[in-house]
Amino acid sequence: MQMKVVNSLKEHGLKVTPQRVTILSAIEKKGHANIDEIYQEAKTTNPTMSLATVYKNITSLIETKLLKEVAINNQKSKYELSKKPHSHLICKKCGNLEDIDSHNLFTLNSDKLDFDIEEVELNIYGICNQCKKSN
Amino acid sequence: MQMKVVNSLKEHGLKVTPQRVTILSAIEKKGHANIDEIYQEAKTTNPTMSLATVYKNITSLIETKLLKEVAINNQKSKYELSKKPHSHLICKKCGNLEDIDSHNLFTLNSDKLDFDIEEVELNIYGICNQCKKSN
DNA sequence: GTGTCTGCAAATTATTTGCACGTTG
DNA sequence: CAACGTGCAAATAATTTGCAGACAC
Repeated sequence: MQMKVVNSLKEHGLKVTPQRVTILSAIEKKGHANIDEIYQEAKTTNPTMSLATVYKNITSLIETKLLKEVAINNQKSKYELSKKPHSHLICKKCGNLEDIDSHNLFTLNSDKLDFDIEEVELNIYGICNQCKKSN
Repeated sequence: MQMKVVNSLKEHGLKVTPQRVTILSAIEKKGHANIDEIYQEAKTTNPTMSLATVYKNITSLIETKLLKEVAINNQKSKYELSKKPHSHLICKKCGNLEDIDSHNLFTLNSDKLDFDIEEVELNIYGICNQCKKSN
């Protein structure tokens, strides 16, 4: 079994089940995947895996911060293993998503990226001042 | 009728129907809203408005670039009128979304924002090199 | 052994579609 | 009047839930 994935589950206080290991391995293999891609990939390893299990686990893996959701315009959300902060290059034609080191972004010029940038979106998540007060 | 909205529809080559005007006005009023919020708001003006019409129009308004989708982790997508590039402050507690001028972001210090930043996400949409080749 | 997890099936919610009729330009 | 848009109802897709049995620890 994937030792890395097993340890990761333990560290985050989740029971180590074959389904969880399979789901995490599937995401690790694919880099980024939506629910259905995870399900399809996971089934190749564990054919009895149910879609409901994928949904339930994605939820708890996100709650424990083992996974991160990436909501994307015009596509279903993809999921990735939590890793150091980075940005995404998202192809508007094929929908492919690729990680990019945000730091490099400003030292590289955009023409060196081999990607025609159409739109840049910076989303900042946190707690607004209303919510800070009402606690 | 909202002259601004009517002109906007004409400029983008869409027929001006009361439903479209109502939908755009609803979004303008709310700033950002998801499908259901748009539907609810629109019904107050036009009680016979159907949800299917909202869906169909959101699609065509996005295709003609009159609207922009904002996909958000852990929420349904919101929609906003196209305007100059900007970023979003998204509260992880109440889900509220607020525009922020990206340019200001780097001159203001984060403590002046009155928003506790937890996560910053830069998504870059465009055309990847595979798609550029295969055209 | 106990609490958590899984798979299944059913329920719910979200989105899309086909079609008859109405409206826009 | 031709093309397009609308509302309705039905179809499809996406997600959630309840529950009985299985498994992790």
